[in-house]
Amino acid sequence: MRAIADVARLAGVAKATASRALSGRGYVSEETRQKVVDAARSIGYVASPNAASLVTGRTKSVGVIIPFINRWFFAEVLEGMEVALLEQGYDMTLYNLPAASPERDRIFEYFLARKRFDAVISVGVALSETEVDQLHRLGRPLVGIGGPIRGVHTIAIDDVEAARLATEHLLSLGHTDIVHVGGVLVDEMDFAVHSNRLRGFTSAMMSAGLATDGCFYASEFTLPGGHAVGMEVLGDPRRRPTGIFAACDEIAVGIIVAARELGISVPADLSVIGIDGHPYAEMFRLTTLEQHPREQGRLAVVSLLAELDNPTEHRADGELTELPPRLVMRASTSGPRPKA
Amino acid sequence: MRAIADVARLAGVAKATASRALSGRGYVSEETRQKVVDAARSIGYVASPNAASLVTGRTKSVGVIIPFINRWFFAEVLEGMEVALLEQGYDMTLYNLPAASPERDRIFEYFLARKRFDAVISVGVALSETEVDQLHRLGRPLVGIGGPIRGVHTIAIDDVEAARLATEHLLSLGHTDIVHVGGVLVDEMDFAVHSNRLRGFTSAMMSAGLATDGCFYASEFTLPGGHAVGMEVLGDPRRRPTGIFAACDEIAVGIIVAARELGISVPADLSVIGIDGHPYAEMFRLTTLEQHPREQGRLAVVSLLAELDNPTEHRADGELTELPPRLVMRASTSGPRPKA
DNA sequence: TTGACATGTGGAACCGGTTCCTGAAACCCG
DNA sequence: CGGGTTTCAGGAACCGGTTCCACATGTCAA
Repeated sequence: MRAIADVARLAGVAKATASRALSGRGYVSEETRQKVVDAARSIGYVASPNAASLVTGRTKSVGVIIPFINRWFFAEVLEGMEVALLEQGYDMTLYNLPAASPERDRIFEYFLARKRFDAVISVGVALSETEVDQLHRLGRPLVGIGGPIRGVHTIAIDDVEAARLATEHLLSLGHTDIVHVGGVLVDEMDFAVHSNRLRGFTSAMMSAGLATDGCFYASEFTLPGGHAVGMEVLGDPRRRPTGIFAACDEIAVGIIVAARELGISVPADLSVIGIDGHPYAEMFRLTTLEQHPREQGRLAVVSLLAELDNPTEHRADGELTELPPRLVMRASTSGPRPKA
Repeated sequence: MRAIADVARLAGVAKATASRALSGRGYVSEETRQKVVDAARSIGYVASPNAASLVTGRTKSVGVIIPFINRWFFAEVLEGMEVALLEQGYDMTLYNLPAASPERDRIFEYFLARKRFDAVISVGVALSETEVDQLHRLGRPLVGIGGPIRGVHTIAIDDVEAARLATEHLLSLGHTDIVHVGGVLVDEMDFAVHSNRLRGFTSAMMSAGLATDGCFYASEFTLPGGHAVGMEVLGDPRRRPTGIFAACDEIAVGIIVAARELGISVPADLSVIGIDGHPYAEMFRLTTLEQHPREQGRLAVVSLLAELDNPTEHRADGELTELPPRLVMRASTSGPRPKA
């Protein structure tokens, strides 16, 4: 009742002509095109994307696999991708990938295999070898965000560098007693992010001639996580560091809250630096390295669509686009209190 | 190369039989079914959802329109819907609806109109009359979360009741000087939520014989928003309330942080209660009314799929399923300090 | 024995577009 | 003016499934 055949009949042309007129492909006289467009509008014709996909093989939609939605970084990335995709007329189909589980397998074997989308973006997922293979077998363009995936063009900040900069910031202020609170090294998002940040920290400490034994604490990337670790690290006054480099702003803020509860003054008694550029950072006057996940999402989409439009020109497999983190100094860091 | 015709040929049966064997509809002998399944597996056959949708009219995917991704309530709802949808073999296509704008119109006119999904869930969106009409015209099942939409079955907590309970909790502790920090009354998510919570507050205050002039402050539903309002409300010691009912936990926590910065003791000098059951609530020992958005998402999906499976049995248009909020008492509320 | 009914299978139409191929008309150039 | 190239339009095949219908068999009750 609203098929292209009806439009064609109403406009007095053949289906083929109507299709060309509406899609803009092939030769159609201006006069005919106008007739078809008018006819389409008059019956409220909307093309069926299914029918079109069936023959063209293009669905105008991309699949996104992501381990969390309710985490600042991931939600920001999603919002960034959404805008960019919509702008180009693409739908976004979301798969909130759980940790290893039958449901996770099902996503790979059933949902992704159906090839409902033209391309896939993988955000911050640690993929098993099998899973990477499964993605490659789809034969669709693939882009990653947040950590290198074998054979996939990935967008991320330079985590090692960011961690090094953060640590060096504390070092340059004169701190020598520094602790790094970072991500658990074996969890869903451990694909370099956590270990890279730890690496940057260690390398900066080494360069400054400082040992790092016992200087690492693991935390969830959440405010309560940072708070709990903060209580633990700051609880014992005898072995309290003067500077803390948190792997993300939420951890950093959690630590600041813990410090306040313990009556420790920031930055007088304790300097804290994070990574992210979270909205909370400003409220807590947190010094941080900004990473703009929204922009990362946008870039991923741009790269993906470029490859879709021009498959030959696709990024070298495994290429890594590293964004420079930017240091934003606020009031959570200063030189350590001179020893009594 | 991987079409059902290939499977049929390999199994030595007709396309029709292969289709029946794989889909489980119609009569197929066990022996034949096994042959077809084996053939399918042997060539790694995956059915094309496009082709199937074309004829069945079902896409096995639902569209979700949502104003924010990066907000606790919304992200939780999304995660809840995701799990429930995946379980039933449905894809989730996400539309992050901006405030009134050409992009927003485009979502309604272009994306939603294409009918790529079997049903639509609208989460916390204030829809214009036109938009509601557009949704209804899709002729697809429709469910809302978070506030009534004309003619649409909606799932939400009873906001008036939740606000009343929160306020009564403060009243019952002996507070008489109470302020409500709620949502801005004209913004993207104002479709009853904000005004209902204000209404519940006012009604409880009235019942207690208390006036509410000047007792309402507006804030964004974020921690920095609550913090800013907290500084304002608590800044002047002469007219400081003893109890604050925040419309959400993030605001409440922001207020607690502000109080701490101002040296105001919670709950000794100030009681704070929120709504949500946010993970931060526990960390800040915040008394709150829990609303479990994840469960709301799940319920929306259940209701939607029930209607899809059995179109006749669909919920009365405009029916409202109201979930009871549950009071969780922690250490942010107590009786007011006796007047000197 | 006959007829009603359940079971099993194949052929062909169909969903709603796109595209290939063919042919006519218009245009261009030498 | 003839032949080659564009421009324009229609017919038909096709994408990859599902489903309707027809037909063959087998079963069971009357």
